Amino acid sequence: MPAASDPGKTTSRGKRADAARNERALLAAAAEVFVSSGVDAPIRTIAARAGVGVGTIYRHFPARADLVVAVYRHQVEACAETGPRLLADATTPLAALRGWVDLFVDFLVTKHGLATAMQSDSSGFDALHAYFLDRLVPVCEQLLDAAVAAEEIEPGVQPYELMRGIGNLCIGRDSDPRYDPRRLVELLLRGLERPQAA
Amino acid sequence: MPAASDPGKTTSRGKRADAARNERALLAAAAEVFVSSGVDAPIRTIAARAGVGVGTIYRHFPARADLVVAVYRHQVEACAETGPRLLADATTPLAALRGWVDLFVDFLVTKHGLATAMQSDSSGFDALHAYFLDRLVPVCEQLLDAAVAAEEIEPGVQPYELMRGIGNLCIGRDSDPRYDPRRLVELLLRGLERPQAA
DNA sequence: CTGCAAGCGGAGCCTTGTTCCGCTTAATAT
DNA sequence: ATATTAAGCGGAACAAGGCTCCGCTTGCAG
Repeated sequence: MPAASDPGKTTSRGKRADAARNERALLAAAAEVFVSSGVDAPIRTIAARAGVGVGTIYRHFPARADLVVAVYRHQVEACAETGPRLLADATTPLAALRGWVDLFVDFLVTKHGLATAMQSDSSGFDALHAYFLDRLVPVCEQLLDAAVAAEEIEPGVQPYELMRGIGNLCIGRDSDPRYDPRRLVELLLRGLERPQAA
Repeated sequence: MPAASDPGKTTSRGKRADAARNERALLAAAAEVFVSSGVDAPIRTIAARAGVGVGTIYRHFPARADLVVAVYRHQVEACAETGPRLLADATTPLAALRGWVDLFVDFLVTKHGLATAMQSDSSGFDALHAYFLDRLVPVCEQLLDAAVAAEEIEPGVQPYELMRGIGNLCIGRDSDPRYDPRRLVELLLRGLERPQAA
């Protein structure tokens, strides 16, 4: 009987060796496929790339979102952790907020289809929405509160709403030169600013 | 041989009587189904509701977008025509722009899945994107230009980009109380405003 | 009334998601 | 080393939806 120690860590703890190997192969395959075909690539494609059957993919990652989250967890974590650091380092809370939002937007626009998937209410992807927002909304809130306290922006904007708005602005056909999410996010942030009494 | 007069008007000109009847039935059925199941409802559902075969639907509306456009054409037209009228009636160009954007947002949020479909790069819907934008971007441009001329907003914002941004903000799971597209669009518009030298 | 092209329907093929179950094999006990 | 066994595996199979194709039906002109 397997040892079954340390239950439920991030990944393959207490799994059989072959299971752990497959999980790693799947993660690697998914990362590659996501880059080339977007996060909504067919499951079979990922399974084939990893050299496993589709059953295996569903056993390790029951919902699509589980796989996506597993692939991007590190980056989301990094983004979340950078929030407070920016707040400490930047000259003003608003500058920190801007910097952090830039980070988030960069992350989204470089992940083909991620922003779309995050809003998709189709089965499988809803957990994605939940994960991203659970992890990032508190960080956003902290930055927002600080900027409000510094009287740089108007109070009343909800972090959840802002995050979703930014995410939505990042949805789009790939690299249409006429549409740059960054410019619109910048506009949105400017709308947040308090008409300063300079 | 049929008369073949008046080629290619909006709808069933010069068609056989049964063909015209089917086209009308399809339009009506689609309108109903779009309301209850969204614009991405299965084709078969619409065909069934109209009492025709799927072949018939594809003959009349080769791409999904053709059907959607046909259903909403009147409303889009109305929205487009209201732009100049608002500009003439409103107290300021910016007020007109706001009013018009409100109209557009109302239109989008009440059409389950339309905003999403408009950005979808999946086959079938791309013509939707094209139609909406072709029709509405010039109107938006007119309003934008007027507001710039009145020095109410900063120059440099592209109408295409603005329209897409607004459309994107309207994407969302249905009626999440935590997310109101209107508030974010308002924020975006505020970001457009020139820091007035009041 | 007749001929025929316009129009029709839906069977059928393809892609993709998801489940299910008999077989394989890693890990342990002896 | 061998036996035991449950964890894990693969992929056949089913469901749903998009789209096409072709033999049949029918409105309409002559």
